[in-house]
This record gives sequence, C-alpha cells and structure tokens, in this order.
Amino acid sequence: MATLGGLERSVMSLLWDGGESLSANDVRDRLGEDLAVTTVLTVLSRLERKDMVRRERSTRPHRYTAVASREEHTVEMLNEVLGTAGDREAVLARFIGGIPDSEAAALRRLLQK
Amino acid sequence: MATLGGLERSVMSLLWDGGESLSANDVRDRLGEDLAVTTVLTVLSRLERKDMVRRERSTRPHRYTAVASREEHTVEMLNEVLGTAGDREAVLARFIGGIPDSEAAALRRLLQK
DNA sequence: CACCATTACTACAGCGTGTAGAAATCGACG
DNA sequence: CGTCGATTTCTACACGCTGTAGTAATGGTG
Repeated sequence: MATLGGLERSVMSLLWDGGESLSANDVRDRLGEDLAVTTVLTVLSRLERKDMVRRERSTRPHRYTAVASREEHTVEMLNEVLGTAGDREAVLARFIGGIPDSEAAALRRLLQK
Repeated sequence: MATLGGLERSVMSLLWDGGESLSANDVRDRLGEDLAVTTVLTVLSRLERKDMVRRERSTRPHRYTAVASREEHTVEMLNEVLGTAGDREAVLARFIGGIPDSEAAALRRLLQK
C-alpha cells in the first residue's frame, strides 16, 4: 500500500542512506531543492502516518528515522507484488529466467545453505 | 509505472483470467457492479494508454485483450521494485529468507537446471 | 515573561481514478 | 440511401493523494 510520491521518496532515501535520525531542517538542507521547512515537515508527517518513519517527539527538534531499512522495505514491496500474483511459482520461475547469471549464482548459493 | 486503481485492476483481472478478448459490454457484465458501459470504456481506454491492454478496432464491438499475462506483468512489477532497491542481492537474500520451504525448493529446482 | 525556533494546522493546485452523460459514429435493415 | 440502435468518443466532475507553503500555536531559554 505504500505508494510514495517523488518528494516522499527522496526523503526516505535520505533517511535510509543517512543511516541515522534527522531533523526536519537536516532533511531540508540535504535535499538540494530549496523547500520550505514546513513542506518537509508535512512530508515527514505523512510518512509517519504511512508507518514509513518514526518520530522522536521528546527532543526539541524532533528527529525522524526510517522504520524499515531500504532493503526491508523493498522486500515488503516484493511480497506485496507477489501477493497479487495468482500463481506465485509461475511468477518466480519467469523471474529467475530473466535475471543475470551472477545473481542466479548468488541465489543458488543462498538457497543451498 | 503501472499503478492501477481498483477498478482498473478488476478489469485487468477479467482480461487475464478470461483468457480471451472481451468487449466493453462483456467486461461490464462480468464485473458484478452495475456500472455504465461508458465507465468501462473509459477504464479500458486508460488501460490502453498505459499499454496494459490492446484494442481490436476493426471489429464493431471493439475487443480488448491484455498485452501481457498476469505473470508477465507481475514479473515486470518485481523488476521495477528491484530497480529501486539499491543492493539487489541484499534484497534477494532477505527475500528468500522469508519464503516458505516449498517455494525455496521450487526455486532451487529452477536454478539447478 | 518574551522571543525565536520549531511544530501543527489549514489551504490550495494539480494529477490520477471512478463515474457517467451527451454527442458523434457506424453498420445493418428496410 | 436514410434511419435507428448499438457502440464509441468527448467532456465533466468529485474525490483522494502529493507537493507546496503560509499562518497560527507551542515550547524552551534567557
């Protein structure tokens, strides 16, 4: 269900890559785009509502962190997509048919264990 | 790119499951929801614009077919999601860590060959 | 308590989707 | 060939989501 808009996605990227918690001002500064802080705050609130972001309210500039890592989130998306799949195995078969050999090898390794 | 709304998705489901081409009236009849044909036509046109549906214009009730099978489409979605992943292999690792054993086995088989 | 930084609330435009009426079109039948 | 009914196109509008920000409230610090 978590369809993000462009700005929302940019903000999530910062939180994911930055590693740690950021204030609204931090976020605004790191986005190159010269936005009002209120804009960033709005976006952060919406991301909080979508459970993508957790907010530390006890500090004065509130600090925001991503609820899940980028990889965790991506896996969630994958599962969401697969949930609509009908025949999961058919999809996976087709999927691995199209991935580069290096990744196929990596998968084989991961599955062997 | 292909984010579908609820009705759009229902229509695609019909086209996918029905197997063959349907007219707008066919679609309207199969949706339980008592919609105007024009509504269905609008949705079909939008799906055509999104390249989800092909339309046979030469017959009088135009006939509509899904451009890709449900599985093909799902694979496209998967790749789209993976495209935003950052570290694809990390995501895949996490992903296969969470799938049921039966599917893991199936994957192993598929990768072996 | 007053002031500045921060946050909350409110607003609005633009776009996608669901929904459908009115107008145009097309083929068949007389 | 003209008419009529079915089909398609065009136009419209409401609603929700996103980007964007102003204004009002709030909270700590001197």
